[in-house]
Amino acid sequence: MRHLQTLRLIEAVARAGSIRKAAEDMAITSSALNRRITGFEDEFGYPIFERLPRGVRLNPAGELLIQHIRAQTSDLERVRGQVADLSGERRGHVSIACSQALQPYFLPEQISAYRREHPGVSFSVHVRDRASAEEDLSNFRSDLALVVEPVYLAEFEVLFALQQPIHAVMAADHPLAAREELRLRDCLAGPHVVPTSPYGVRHLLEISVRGRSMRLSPSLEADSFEFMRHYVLHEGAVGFQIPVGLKDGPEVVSRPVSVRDVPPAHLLLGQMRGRTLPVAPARFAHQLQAVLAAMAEAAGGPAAAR
Amino acid sequence: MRHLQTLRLIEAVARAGSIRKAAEDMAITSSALNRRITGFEDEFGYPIFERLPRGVRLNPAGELLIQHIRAQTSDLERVRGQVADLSGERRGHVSIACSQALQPYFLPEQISAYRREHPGVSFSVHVRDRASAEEDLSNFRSDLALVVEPVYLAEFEVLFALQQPIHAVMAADHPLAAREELRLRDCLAGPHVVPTSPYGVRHLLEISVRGRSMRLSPSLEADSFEFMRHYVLHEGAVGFQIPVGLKDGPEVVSRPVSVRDVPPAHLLLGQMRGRTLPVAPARFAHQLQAVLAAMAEAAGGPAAAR
DNA sequence: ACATCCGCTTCGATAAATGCAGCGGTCGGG
DNA sequence: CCCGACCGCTGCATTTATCGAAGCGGATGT
Repeated sequence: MRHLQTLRLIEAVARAGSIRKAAEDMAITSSALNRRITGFEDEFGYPIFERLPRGVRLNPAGELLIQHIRAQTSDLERVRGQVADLSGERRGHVSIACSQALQPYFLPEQISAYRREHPGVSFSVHVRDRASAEEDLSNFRSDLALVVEPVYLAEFEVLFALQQPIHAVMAADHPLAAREELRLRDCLAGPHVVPTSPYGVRHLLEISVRGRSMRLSPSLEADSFEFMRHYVLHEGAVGFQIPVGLKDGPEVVSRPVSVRDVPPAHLLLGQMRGRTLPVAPARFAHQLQAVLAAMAEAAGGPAAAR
Repeated sequence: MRHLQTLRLIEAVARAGSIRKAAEDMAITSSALNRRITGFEDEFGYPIFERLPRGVRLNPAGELLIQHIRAQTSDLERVRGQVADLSGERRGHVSIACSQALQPYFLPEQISAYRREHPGVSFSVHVRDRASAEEDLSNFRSDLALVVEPVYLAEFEVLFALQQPIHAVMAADHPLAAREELRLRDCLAGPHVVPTSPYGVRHLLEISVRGRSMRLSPSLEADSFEFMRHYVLHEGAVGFQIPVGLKDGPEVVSRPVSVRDVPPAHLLLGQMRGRTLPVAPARFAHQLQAVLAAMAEAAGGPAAAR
């Protein structure tokens, strides 16, 4: 879309922090870019960049504007999607930010299921911690977010919520694997591995030990659940994860930790508040809602729909 | 804003129904306009106009697009308004669609009160019946609508609702003027004047007589409340209006009709659903809400806020 | 059959955006 | 303290995109 080339250039400058760098990125000369910026500011009526000795930065007016630019660009994509849809092409793109737990099993399955029905739809997946997933939404980098224990910014609109009890993960021959349900105290008695702090599971564990006579003394902190899942094989350690990210195998098993000890994790599907999603993301969100609802039903627990 | 000139041209073509007419309106040649249209369709990927023998018409894709264009244009205005606001300029524009009842007293007072505080803000007022007021909202022709008994399309988001009993309007020396409260039967016994059918008050009167042993047999139907208000002086006739549009004078007085006979009218302040209003309209809406709430308080009746 | 109105195309003229080179300024390190 | 690096910005020649005038072919209604 050529008519919003200037807007794209503005965004590039905001990202690069200097007109010359942005010019290089966008493959034009800095003089041309500079004139487009100043020209835009003239007709907009207000400057949108602060001029610093080492470059430029958006001023408050520019911040307002860039938000508009992103919304506008993404909305045009939505319109295109709808048009493509009514042209019977059924193509489109879904960009989704998710927590690590969704990465190994859940999302790949869901995406491939969706693509079986709609082969023209492509996906991009961004693994994010709970804070940056929401940032992705408000920057229009992602259409949807599926996250554990989000921080709940005002801009996060919940489409579906599902509670899942924390599970302990251990080697199949671990003594605790014999029990049906575990107490947190038992898990922490031996060596244990926990996620680093930006993650929801860590957050819940911190809450659970606070004010009680227990302490987290992890032999390993990691920012990768995949890594932790393998590590428990080596030290007889116990890890923690939510069921949606787990699948018992011959070597690694999981057991629920009593909800008396650790509150269940909230798995939330959300979008940016007030945004109208393009066709493909909206349909995919709908599929996820149905599947999550079925999971909630199966677990016997009630889940909050939107 | 030059970068969306093409979008404006598209809108002009959609409005004019032919490229040549639109070209004249926009003061360019039809060839240039034609190329912009076809050029846009090329980069958009789909045609947006149907070519008819006598001109062009938007196809479904074009309908989707024009909606986007309107939203986008109005949102850019909102951003400008916000920027102007943070520059301390306090200017802006409010476009409001209203029912006739608001025209003589209420809105002029409210607008002048607002402009005393914000002299930089200008207004446009569109008097509309209840259906076309909502249409104005969804076409972004109006920011706000203040209407009696709206038809309630899905896109109408209620900001404030106020109930007002129907009043009968008559000459000061009319026999019925002696009573505090009137019954509908008495009003309809003599000559009476009623609004034409697109108006809310007419709608309520129709509802009230339906299935009872009463009939509307108006000696005059009119689409102007102003006209009816004057007419009641001449024939000893009775008219109907809601209090917000009335002010008793030496010649004309109004008396409430019992709510046992006629349900109270709903006066609703609304905007287009999901839209973020520019600064000035949002503030003006806030003022109206406060005033309407005070009126509800004074009338003793409860009013539903949003 | 004819005049009318339409969308669309061609072609030379015109206006706008671009690249190049250079100016003046700030900043950080030898 | 000066020098190089980097910045935003500005004339100037050139390329590129856009426009206006005129005309073509088709559909329509009289």
